[in-house]
Amino acid sequence: MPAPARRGYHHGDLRSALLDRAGEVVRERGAAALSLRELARDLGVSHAAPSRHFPDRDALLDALAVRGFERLGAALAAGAAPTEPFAEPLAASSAGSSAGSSAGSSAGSFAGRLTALAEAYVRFAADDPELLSLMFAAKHARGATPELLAAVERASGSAAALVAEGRAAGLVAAGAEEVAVTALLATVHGFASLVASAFLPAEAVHDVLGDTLAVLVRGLAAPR
Amino acid sequence: MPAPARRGYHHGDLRSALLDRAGEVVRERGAAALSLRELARDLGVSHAAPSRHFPDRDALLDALAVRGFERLGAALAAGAAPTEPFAEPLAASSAGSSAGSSAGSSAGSFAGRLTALAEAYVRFAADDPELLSLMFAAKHARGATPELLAAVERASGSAAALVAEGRAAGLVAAGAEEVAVTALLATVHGFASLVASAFLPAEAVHDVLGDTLAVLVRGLAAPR
DNA sequence: GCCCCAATGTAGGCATCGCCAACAACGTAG
DNA sequence: CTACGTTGTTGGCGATGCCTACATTGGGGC
Repeated sequence: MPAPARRGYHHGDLRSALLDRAGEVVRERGAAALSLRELARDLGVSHAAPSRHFPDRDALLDALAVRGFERLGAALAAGAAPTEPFAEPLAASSAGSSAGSSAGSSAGSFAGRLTALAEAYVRFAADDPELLSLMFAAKHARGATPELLAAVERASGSAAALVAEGRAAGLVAAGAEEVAVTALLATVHGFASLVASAFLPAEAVHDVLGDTLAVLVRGLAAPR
Repeated sequence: MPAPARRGYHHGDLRSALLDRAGEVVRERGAAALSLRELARDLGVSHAAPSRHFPDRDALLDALAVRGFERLGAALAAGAAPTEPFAEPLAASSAGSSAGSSAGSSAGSFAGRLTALAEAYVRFAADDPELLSLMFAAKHARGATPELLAAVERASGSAAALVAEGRAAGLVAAGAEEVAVTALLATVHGFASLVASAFLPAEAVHDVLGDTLAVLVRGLAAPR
């Protein structure tokens, strides 16, 4: 059991401290700017200490991506939750002035919850764009660690569960569940990715995203 | 006018050679693995020669991204082309309405051409995932070069032009053009991005993408 | 209760990298 | 033909990632 305090020789919980600090650096300056030695300096340990917890730089980055998918999964789950809105405890910095969600989709409806999930995704991307880049780095195509895949699976679980509910309520055509999940996830991820790379201004997303999802939801009941 | 051949002291066209070789490296091993010195070695020039053409590593990467958007733009334009694969040599204009070819509704319907454009995008992503990652790196959020922005604008031109045609044909609701372009681009980019990171297998894309676009196209005529 | 050992952190070295400054070859404008 | 801007070369500096040996710690087996 790791003790949080730093005593003498041993750090206490270096692994977590490394991930925490690395997360800050990635968010502020991007994954390319992350240096293990600088990390060690920041934490007051020797330059080789990180290697006791991560075999190499890439392993640390992978662990950071896993953490990212866990946070994203939590954010999506919170967004898709049917219950009443609390002021969200994390990821503040909302752009604010975006007008209230207008037509139709009340917070508890299928479309409403889907929209909330989507907006949580976009907020995540706007809040930590470099992390999203890292999470969806193309290098995963050349071999992703099992933990990563598991985290991705868990993160997409909220969307799958929501669609399953929609299916039960007759809002998603039978047999189209899997297609629906993929279509929705891809679409929402597209908006988030464009926001992260800043080609799509975060303020411009709200309306288009809502309209797009509304159209998709209508189509889910009667594909083809 | 640069001569292609390598003679004695001067290389001939080192800038292009650097970009070409860098493109290969990025495609094979990712942007993170790109080394200026290795590049120079590969091309048989000294390790400082690249600095004569790119002030630093990031500048080379940026130029590579610009090239990527140019290739993507060409691929999208080819995909969205009405019928025959050969329409016009080049000369993509920025704002020009360029009615040009007939208001033809030939073999390619609006939805068909849109789908072809989307599949060209996904093919691009599957063919060079690391390049797509580089093109949409989050670092652009911290400052994108004007050339990059221009290249992005040009690349998205095909989609905008296609939607404009759809508007003229009454398939896109009046006033919804801009929203339609954003929605379509985001959706298609989402699929492409997931394919590039390999979270969505390229073989699985075709059907879902087609269905998704069909639903969206139906919604374009009557949003909300 | 003690000691051994796996876990964790340290110290130093090596090859490589990006960037900089000084110098050299080239070729063209005048 | 010469002066000069462009392009490529050489050498050096500080920093990085990773490797190997060494040091300290604390807990588990006896």
